[in-house]
Amino acid sequence: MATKRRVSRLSPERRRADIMTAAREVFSEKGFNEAVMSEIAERAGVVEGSIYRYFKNKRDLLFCVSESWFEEMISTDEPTLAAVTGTWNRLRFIIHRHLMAIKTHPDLSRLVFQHLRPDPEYRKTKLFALNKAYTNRVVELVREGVENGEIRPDVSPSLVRDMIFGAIEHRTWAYLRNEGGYDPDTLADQLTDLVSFGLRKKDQTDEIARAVEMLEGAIARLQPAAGAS
Amino acid sequence: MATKRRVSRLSPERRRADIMTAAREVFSEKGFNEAVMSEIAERAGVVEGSIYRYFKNKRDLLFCVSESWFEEMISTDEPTLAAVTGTWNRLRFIIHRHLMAIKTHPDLSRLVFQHLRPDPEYRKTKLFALNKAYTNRVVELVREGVENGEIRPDVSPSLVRDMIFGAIEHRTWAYLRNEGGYDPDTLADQLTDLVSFGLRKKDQTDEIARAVEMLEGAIARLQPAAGAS
Amino acid sequence: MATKRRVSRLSPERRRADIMTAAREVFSEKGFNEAVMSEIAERAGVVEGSIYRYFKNKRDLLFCVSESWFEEMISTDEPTLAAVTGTWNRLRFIIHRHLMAIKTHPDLSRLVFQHLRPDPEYRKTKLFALNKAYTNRVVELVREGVENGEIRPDVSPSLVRDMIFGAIEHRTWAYLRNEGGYDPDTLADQLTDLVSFGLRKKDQTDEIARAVEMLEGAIARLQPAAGAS
Amino acid sequence: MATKRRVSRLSPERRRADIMTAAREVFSEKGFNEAVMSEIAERAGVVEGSIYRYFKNKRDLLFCVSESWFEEMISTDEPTLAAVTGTWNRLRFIIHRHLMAIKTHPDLSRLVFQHLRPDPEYRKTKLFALNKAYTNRVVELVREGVENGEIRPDVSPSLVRDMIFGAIEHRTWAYLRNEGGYDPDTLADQLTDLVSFGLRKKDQTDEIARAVEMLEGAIARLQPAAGAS
DNA sequence: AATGAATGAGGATTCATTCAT
DNA sequence: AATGAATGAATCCTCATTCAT
Repeated sequence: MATKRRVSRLSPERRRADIMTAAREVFSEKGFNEAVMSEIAERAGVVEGSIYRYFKNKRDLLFCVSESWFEEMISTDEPTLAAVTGTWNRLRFIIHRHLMAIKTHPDLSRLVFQHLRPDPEYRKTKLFALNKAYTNRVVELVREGVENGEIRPDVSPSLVRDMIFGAIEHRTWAYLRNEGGYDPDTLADQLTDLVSFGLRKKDQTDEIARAVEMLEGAIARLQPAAGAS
Repeated sequence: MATKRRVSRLSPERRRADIMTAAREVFSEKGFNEAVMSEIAERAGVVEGSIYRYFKNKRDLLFCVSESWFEEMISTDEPTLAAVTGTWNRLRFIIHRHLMAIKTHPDLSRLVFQHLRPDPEYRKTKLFALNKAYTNRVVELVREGVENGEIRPDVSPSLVRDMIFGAIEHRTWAYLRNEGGYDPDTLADQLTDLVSFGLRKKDQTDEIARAVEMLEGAIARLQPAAGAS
Repeated sequence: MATKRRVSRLSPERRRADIMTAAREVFSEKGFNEAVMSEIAERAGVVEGSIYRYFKNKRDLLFCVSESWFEEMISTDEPTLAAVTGTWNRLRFIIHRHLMAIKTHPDLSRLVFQHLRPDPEYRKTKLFALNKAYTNRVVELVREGVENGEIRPDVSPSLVRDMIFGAIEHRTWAYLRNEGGYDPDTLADQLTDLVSFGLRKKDQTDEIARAVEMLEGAIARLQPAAGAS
Repeated sequence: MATKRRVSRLSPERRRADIMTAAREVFSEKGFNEAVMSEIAERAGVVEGSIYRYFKNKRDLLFCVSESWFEEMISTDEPTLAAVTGTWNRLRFIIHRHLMAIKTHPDLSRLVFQHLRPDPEYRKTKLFALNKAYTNRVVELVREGVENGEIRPDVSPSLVRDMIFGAIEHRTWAYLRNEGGYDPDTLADQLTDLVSFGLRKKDQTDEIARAVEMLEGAIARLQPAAGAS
């Protein structure tokens, strides 16, 4: 009627990005089931129906949001990881980054663990591929370690991967339920140590090796600061 | 009207058990959200309302079902575990049993992982306590191993626990999504080995020599930066 | 089994009284719909089924509770009212008592107004009879007042009754919704005065003269219309 | 499946009006608790869910229905009331209209008395405001009467209001329970008389005044008919 | 491309009342 | 007389998705 129709026509990319930003917020705040499409639409400044032009459905939207988060993480990590040398340093770095990612985005982490990964179609999704790329850094690390003789050749690289990410996930569940925190630095050290040396008590040589290992870690942590000066 | 009121009066214990059995079936087959109370009631041979005399609500019912499953597992394991001697044997036994439990009851496992553990109230539930008892066997094992000198004293027992159950869980997600199986025997062996020996190659004299060299170089490089501050 | 069944066997009268006391509490606290039989049973120290030995159903229970309240009120008022002399004093007394009753038992009052009086069967209930007796004191008072010449003979006693109790009820709705109080003394005075003297200013000779003039004019204007029909 | 999705898109105003019309019918026929949303939806030619786009919930719907009824009454009365002159005529008019409203819409009246007015939130509702406007006409009338000397200045206008509407309500409860009728004309006369003159027997002047008053009423009732010819 | 009204399936839960024990 | 387990009907509301405009 007399009411003017204010149709803001943004570029599709921008529109899509707005929706994803809004969705990430709402999913993070409310969780998947409690998040409602109309609120996402409202925050994105679009109408409910418009979301369906860009995303197949609510689940698809969640997948896309999570994918973009993974892509962010991977692209952030990549350059830094490239600068870290030494098998054990790199391993600790990956562990530390993952602990940080969960600490910074517990809500998104929980969404992935609870709603995406259990999805029967999960394996066919892009998120699965991204996650694979993300976790495969450990697999490759192990392979390289085997090649250069630092890692014994009879371990399953994928089992190492599952062990590391499984341990982290298990360890952080309390935090994901908002029940207390954890210190990524300490935990990364402990976990790296445990994975690399195992439980068994060993002879002297190993003790020395471990001491060296700790020194290496300390230096690695100092290097960026020193380089920045 | 013409409907006869057939009131069968069973012992409360029996009635409760019937409902739980039916619920376990339906939850396993359908998952939590898709399970409907009326079907559980029907299979249990009761009327919907009767379920609510024994269980507060659907979620409570799921918790109770899961608890009884855990109790079963714990009471089944206990005598056998008591008969297994040797730290590493016992560790392998626990790992193997857990792998078997998931393999035998993937649906219940998924329910716990997906619906119960993420519950904000989880920590206050009996299921949490049971799960703690269940996983604590690893913690105790580590402590004993430390005491008798088989395990090095500087590992965090709870981190070992998280590592083991995390690794198992991560490893079995594909199976939980019905995407292929795994061999509990092999996997238990691999995991026990990995946890106990770690990744490192045993003889590392050369490695150490090289590492020491690197450290010396690194320290030399750091000294100017430290001096500049 | 080994559990001893503690069946306390009280006199039926006592049992009935306990239930009514509990019911009055629960109804008062929760209102009719929100009151649940199991809570009444619990507070009365009986089992749900037992209530139905003494009362036909929930509604019947509410009626009985209300009846006993009315009986209390009537028997409390009676002796005092007998001691009050003079039509206007007695009228004021009745009004004041009713205002006090509502002030003391707003919850019971609301139950009667909201759930009992609108009942299609209300007129057949004992509560109706009691209420009639309760309010009829006004009717009788008016009749007596007419007889002794204090009240003009052309008023409908029942209309006076409805006016008084209606006015009180209307006036107290805010209080019944827990929205503020009222002062029974002042209000009783005002109401008695208003009912007895009405709205009109006393000396109206001039008014009458003016009215008569208007009437003459009106009739003059009407005559043509009447003639036209 | 094979069900065709027939989407009829009406103007929101029309749709809302349809729902309210249907709701008024169903609420009137069944009462609040017995009215079911699905029947309202069906009669309105919409789907249940659609009702919730226009009304927050069942209670809100009832409030809106009642509000529209009040608005109708007020807007119907207004022009006629403006045409009626003289304090006592106007008073009788208001009383008469209210008696007629209840007589015409006993079911809606009962809904208001039983479900809306007792609502703890009632005072915050639009219905309360409307009702206040509706009944305030009496308050204003009294104030005007005091100003022009027809009404004694020491009465509480709001008490007069409560007395009138309370009396009407009390008087009509039997009818609201479907137990017999009443004659609005007679009752309006009686009530006006009682309110204006009170109970007390007075001297001759008042008798004359009353006779004049009755004549005025008779003429007032004749005027519309005469004017319409 | 955008709108946003309409769809419509879907299910947990409550609780007064009964009646076998 | 007392118990209390069993009954089972009954319904409001949500919200992802569609599609006419």
